[in-house]
Amino acid sequence: MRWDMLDEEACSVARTVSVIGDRWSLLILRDCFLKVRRFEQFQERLGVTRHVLADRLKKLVKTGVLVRSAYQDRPARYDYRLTDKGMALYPVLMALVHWGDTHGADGRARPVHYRHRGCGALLDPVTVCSECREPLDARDVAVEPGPGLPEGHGLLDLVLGARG
Amino acid sequence: MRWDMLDEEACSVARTVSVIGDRWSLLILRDCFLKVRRFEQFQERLGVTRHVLADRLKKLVKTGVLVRSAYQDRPARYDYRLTDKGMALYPVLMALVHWGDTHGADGRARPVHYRHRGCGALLDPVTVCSECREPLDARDVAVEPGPGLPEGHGLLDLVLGARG
DNA sequence: CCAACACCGTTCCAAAACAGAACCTTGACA
DNA sequence: TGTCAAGGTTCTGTTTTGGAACGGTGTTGG
Repeated sequence: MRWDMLDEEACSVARTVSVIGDRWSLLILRDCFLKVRRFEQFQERLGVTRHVLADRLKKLVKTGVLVRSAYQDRPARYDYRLTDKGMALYPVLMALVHWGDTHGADGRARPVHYRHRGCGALLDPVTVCSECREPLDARDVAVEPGPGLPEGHGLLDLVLGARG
Repeated sequence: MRWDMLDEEACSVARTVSVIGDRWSLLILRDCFLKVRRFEQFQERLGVTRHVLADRLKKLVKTGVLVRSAYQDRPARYDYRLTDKGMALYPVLMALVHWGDTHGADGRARPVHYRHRGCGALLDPVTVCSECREPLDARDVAVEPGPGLPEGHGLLDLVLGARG
């Protein structure tokens, strides 16, 4: 399967993955949330080749995750910032960070702490149910076919089979 | 930069990304949470080449996200299941799904609904602060250097610069 | 006995993506 | 005139991938 087919899939993960599902894009986004904005800065921090960086930035702009805007004229210089759509990826990044800290760290201490300005405490991200506010566990969530699931889609069998 | 260097980085995102940060791994994990377990089933559903699928499964087993176990002898047949470490990736997957549903759907209806067994309601995943339980927004979170951040690391400048 | 089948991979080749390095453009500055 | 900085693009050789065929192992059916 080729990647340009993924965004037409009836799967929300596949559509998201077609936008941000390569390694460099995720690392670029991490840096965006740390307020990195310029090509040279991304390049130096990530160690990615300029060719690939240019390609990924172009792709993220095209998909509306970043916006490219001039921060000076003469000579024209551009930077890259998160749009609202890009900002909405914050839970994804925080979930990645948290998993890395708790399951991929091999006992190493956390490189970064996150302080909630609202309550002043150091925080962990917790994913909860929007309705009852209880933390989510895969075993407590049942999948059901939604209105956007095409008839005869292979996913239907899985969804029904996974019931109970 | 090569990918085998990423898991030695002092960045939690980089370490996570070195494990699950390619497109196929994420889609394999999506299917794992839908209770797909067998090689043939992954291959048919994802359309990935068998070569790459074998490679990714091997990698996910090696990193402790999946476990390979025999579900029958004669002939020996193996399946792949999420470990606890793999289950802990649920927030990542739910965040990806939610972003795809709300920002990548182009008005399409959701293919799948998620019902919380605890409260019986259809849910959205919400990422909240572990301390005050308020939903997280990138603008409300300040980054601070943690004990695991090496001295002189480039990230330090960013963390300090991003303060306030 | 032999053929067909199911499952889980491995091997092969051509096409695509990537790393690394050099180069280009615009304009400031000396 | 020369150098520098930012933001890319171009070039070449190596890796990874897609696509398809093949292999191994045991079960089933004739």
